[in-house]
Amino acid sequence: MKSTVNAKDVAKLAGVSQSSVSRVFFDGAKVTEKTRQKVLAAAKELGYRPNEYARSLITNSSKIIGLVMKGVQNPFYPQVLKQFTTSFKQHGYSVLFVHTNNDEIQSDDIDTLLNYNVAGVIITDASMSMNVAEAFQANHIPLVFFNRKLTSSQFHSVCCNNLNASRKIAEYLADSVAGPMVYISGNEDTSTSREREQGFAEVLAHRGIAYKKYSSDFSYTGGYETAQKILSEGEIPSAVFAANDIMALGVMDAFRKQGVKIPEQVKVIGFDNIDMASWPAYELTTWEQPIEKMVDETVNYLLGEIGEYTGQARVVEVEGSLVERKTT
Amino acid sequence: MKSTVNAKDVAKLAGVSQSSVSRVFFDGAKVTEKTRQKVLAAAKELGYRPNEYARSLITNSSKIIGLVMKGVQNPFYPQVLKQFTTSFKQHGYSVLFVHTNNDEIQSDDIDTLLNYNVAGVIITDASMSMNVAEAFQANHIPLVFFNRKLTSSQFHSVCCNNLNASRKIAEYLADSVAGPMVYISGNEDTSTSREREQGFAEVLAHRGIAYKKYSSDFSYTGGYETAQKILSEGEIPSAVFAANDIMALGVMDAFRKQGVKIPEQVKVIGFDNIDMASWPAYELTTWEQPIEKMVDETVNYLLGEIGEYTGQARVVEVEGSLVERKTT
DNA sequence: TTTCATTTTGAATACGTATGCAATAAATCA
DNA sequence: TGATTTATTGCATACGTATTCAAAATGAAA
Repeated sequence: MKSTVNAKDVAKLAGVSQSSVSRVFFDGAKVTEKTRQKVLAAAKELGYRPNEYARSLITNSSKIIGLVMKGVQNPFYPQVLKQFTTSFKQHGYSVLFVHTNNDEIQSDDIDTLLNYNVAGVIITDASMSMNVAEAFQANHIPLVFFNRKLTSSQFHSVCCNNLNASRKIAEYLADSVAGPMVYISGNEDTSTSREREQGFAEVLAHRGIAYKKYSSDFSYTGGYETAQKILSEGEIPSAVFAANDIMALGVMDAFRKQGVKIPEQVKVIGFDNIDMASWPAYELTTWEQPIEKMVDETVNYLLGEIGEYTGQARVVEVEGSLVERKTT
Repeated sequence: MKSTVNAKDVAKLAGVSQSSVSRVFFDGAKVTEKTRQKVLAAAKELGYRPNEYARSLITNSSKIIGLVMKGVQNPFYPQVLKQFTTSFKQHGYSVLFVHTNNDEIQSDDIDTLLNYNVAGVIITDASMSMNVAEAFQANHIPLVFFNRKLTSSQFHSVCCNNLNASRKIAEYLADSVAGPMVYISGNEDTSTSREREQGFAEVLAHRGIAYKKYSSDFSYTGGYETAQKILSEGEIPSAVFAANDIMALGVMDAFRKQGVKIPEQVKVIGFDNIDMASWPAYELTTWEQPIEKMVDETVNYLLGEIGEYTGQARVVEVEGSLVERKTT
């Protein structure tokens, strides 16, 4: 009936002290090989496993990473989730998943993360008010904004080099097309959307090419409806740059439904390189975000800060690359 | 510097005992309204929050649900993840996300869940050996197989009524088409794939319609390649039933690429009703899995067992419905 | 062997909370 | 008011582990 076997039980069976049992299961403690074997044998016989809560209580630290996510509809993020989970597992950390419905992370979500004294926090997609982020800083909990850059430089963030990417995209399009273009933004309050427009706009201005901007929301439906709106306004642009792939797919479907040929009449380019971009139905030209590199950067930073908290924040920008397919 | 303010600090400031502080923050304990106010005021002033680890240690229970998932590529699952997270949040539980790479959940994943003494476990997609599941039973941790039914009746499972669904699908197809059909299975070791074939086969046999089965793997690429194979074998079936939507989309793309008209030459039907099924590029007829109902059933069962462990397992099957679109 | 330095072990304590039990305060009733 | 019941509070303890410090054991040197 007593299913919880503890270190003392193991110690008794192994004929050692509870301290020794603790040392065997705590990395970095010194134990004789002989006692280690005795303890391991006893532990195996009793089915002992260290209680993570007692551990966290005494060490005042945890092996949990809080991962805050919003847009699970965008296949980019499940991919990110998967990578983070596997990467952290290799380092002995588990992932507490927090889903935010609203644009801003809820304060009770923050409470949850603080209550569990998470070792680190990753915020993807959801924006976050300053004072909330400061709650983590006050508790010396390292925090990374993933794929989001803040205006304030006091927070660490890891993202793709959006400016450079969108410049390259603009050059690429401008090299093969002359007429006016369209940029479809995601949610306007995100750095990704703003930066992708900025680089795009810079190059087009320099080249003397006009572009029109439509506001959307990073969703398929958003892209679809925006494309309908574009068509309803009469002239077909020479190229459309959507701030992410999932919108680009919506754009393509809307264009095709109206008989607009891609890429003959209009070129379409996205951002992310999600799995679907390579599907035969789309063959979307896009910018590949190097998820692995971004995840590695994030994990390394967090592990570093967990080891020794410095609180120093930096904006890490990882380079991606253009993936050319059939829509340009 | 001392960021950890504990119940004793609050007690001192409020002029009460630590016990009273504990009682204020523990649901179901009795405290005078007066002391409650004093404590809450002091707690707010100091920024106190109960330490979840000390709590779990003393109560020998946790507010964490382990969610084991594999196929994040299939958009059905991120949706499920989202629903579970929001639903559990409402009940005060957090979700520990575990991603399995292999078909079978790893033993160190189990260890993780046991170390954290999770209140309950949900297994989606990943299959699981018996002895592993028994580890949870031995610790009186309620377990639900979500969208997977086991041969053994000793485990609780919640899924869509696949048999009934696939029968309806077969009848629906048989009503409008005569020729031989095709069933594309997912991974053969899953109950979902087997049951969906079974119901389909039953009805077709009864109606005297032939069908051929192709083995695939629940992925887009799997569906795509299977369709190519079907075409390479010469005759185009009158209808294709794919065991999930994502495969069906692959099938459609492969057919279209070869100029095969849907639904004129071949009807295609999927299973899940993922977002993409309604995209204009596909307009896929499919069977809707009632995710909300399935999630509710799972959550209710788990909460019940967490409240009072009975260990009784049942197979809960939820009815879905046919969503008719343009591919049939 | 003896001495000393070094490594390993055990005893005791602390982490922050919930809870049984006794004591106290409040409330009810006569 | 005083007696008796009831509700609330405080004290002390326990949960299972990591870790300090002293004691013991081991190893090296003489």
